[in-house]
Amino acid sequence: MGALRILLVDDHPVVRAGLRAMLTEFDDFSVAAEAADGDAALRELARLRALGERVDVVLMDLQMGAGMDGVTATAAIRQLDAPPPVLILTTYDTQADILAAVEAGASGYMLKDAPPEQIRQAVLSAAAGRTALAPKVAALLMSRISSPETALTPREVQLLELLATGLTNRAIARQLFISEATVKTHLVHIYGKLGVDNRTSAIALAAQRRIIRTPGT
Amino acid sequence: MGALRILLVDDHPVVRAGLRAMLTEFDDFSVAAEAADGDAALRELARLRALGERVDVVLMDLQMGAGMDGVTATAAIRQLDAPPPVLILTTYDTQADILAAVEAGASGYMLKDAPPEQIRQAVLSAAAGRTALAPKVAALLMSRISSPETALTPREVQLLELLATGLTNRAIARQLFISEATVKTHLVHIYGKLGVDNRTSAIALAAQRRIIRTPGT
DNA sequence: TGGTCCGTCAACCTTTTGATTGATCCGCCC
DNA sequence: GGGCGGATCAATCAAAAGGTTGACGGACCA
Repeated sequence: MGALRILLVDDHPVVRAGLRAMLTEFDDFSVAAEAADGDAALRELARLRALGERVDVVLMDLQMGAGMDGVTATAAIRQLDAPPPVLILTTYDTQADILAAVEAGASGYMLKDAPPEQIRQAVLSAAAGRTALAPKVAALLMSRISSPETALTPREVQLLELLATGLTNRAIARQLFISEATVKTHLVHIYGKLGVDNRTSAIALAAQRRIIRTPGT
Repeated sequence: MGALRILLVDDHPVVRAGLRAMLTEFDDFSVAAEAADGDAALRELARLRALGERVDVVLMDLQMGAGMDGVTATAAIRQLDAPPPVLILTTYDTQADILAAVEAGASGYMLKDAPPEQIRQAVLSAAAGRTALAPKVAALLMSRISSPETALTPREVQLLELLATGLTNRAIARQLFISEATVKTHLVHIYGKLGVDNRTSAIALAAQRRIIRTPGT
């Protein structure tokens, strides 16, 4: 088979250039196209398909300055017919990011501080239909299944994230299209699992344990 | 003069590869060395100098996963004899980051989402002894000096830090040996200065602006 | 098919927080 | 020595958050 065709999605030109250089150093990869955000990625994918060009793997960042974020884009790509595997390549290894990506249908999760060889291997794995997880990420997922009683559910993590942005219960309820009562119920569960009794402590602890990413970091 | 000799400092191999590719695309730059953190940068600089090799500009990231951070490294470099200009190239444009970098002696501050041409120009400016600021950064510095009234007092920052650990007003009062009423008064002032109306938003914003350091990082 | 977990919602009550107003004391600067 | 800003405290009221109990439907699994 020929070189694997990659779609690069990252809002930083520097990072795209780096990935391009890193992947095309050998002959087993070629960059089919680049995109600066999720919308552009979907457009590029449609364009390439219209031209009959193959895309074997999408390399996707999660944080995009503007436009559609990586999780939304990943979910959208997975809705397509015969979708290419999406390999997440991002800076953060928090539960919230990882869970959201996996839930959206990502077939791998790598960190940007990984050595080039590891990234290349991950791309190969993804293209072959296997999953590719950074060691840190794998460890985190393992620890979750081994101690499910203290683990937060995806929904709870999602609430925690909104909590950390400073929203009130009512605002969270509106944002998630649920009632304020439900928000309170979730919070009580979260407090119980984290061993705290108010929202600020919950955020502090969640940031410490890398469950959520605090704004700005 | 020959090609400008650059020292790249960034903890992400991907980003280093990108900068290398982006800068050496034309013949006016060459990469003298790379380093993954501040300590390594200082070592590389010493090594190059011992070899009699020139370094015209240091391209420095601020956030390093491990090792010496960019601000500390910048300050250390500026302590050397005839130090090379240090151009900061980072992801975040928060007040605290920028002020710290400028204070440490950086001669420029660019953002990673800048187009390649802008980054190349900034490196040229830095090498020529001029300062190079991203438009966003320049605007922020201007707004900062024009509105000093929004600055928090040391006492208020102290409260904010306790707030971020999840303490209640009563607990903060006990910790600081003041009454709960006083705590509330301080909080009202803090909310007013930050433009928020509850404690979680205050923490979120303070973390964003790097006024306080969030636990765990 | 029965159990368990998750996510949803409601009612009720207590505690905490936020908003407002007003006050005293102290150090600093012109 | 008068003005100013920072830090302290108080009282009151309204709003938000937290605690408790109970309930229902769906998904998943043994």
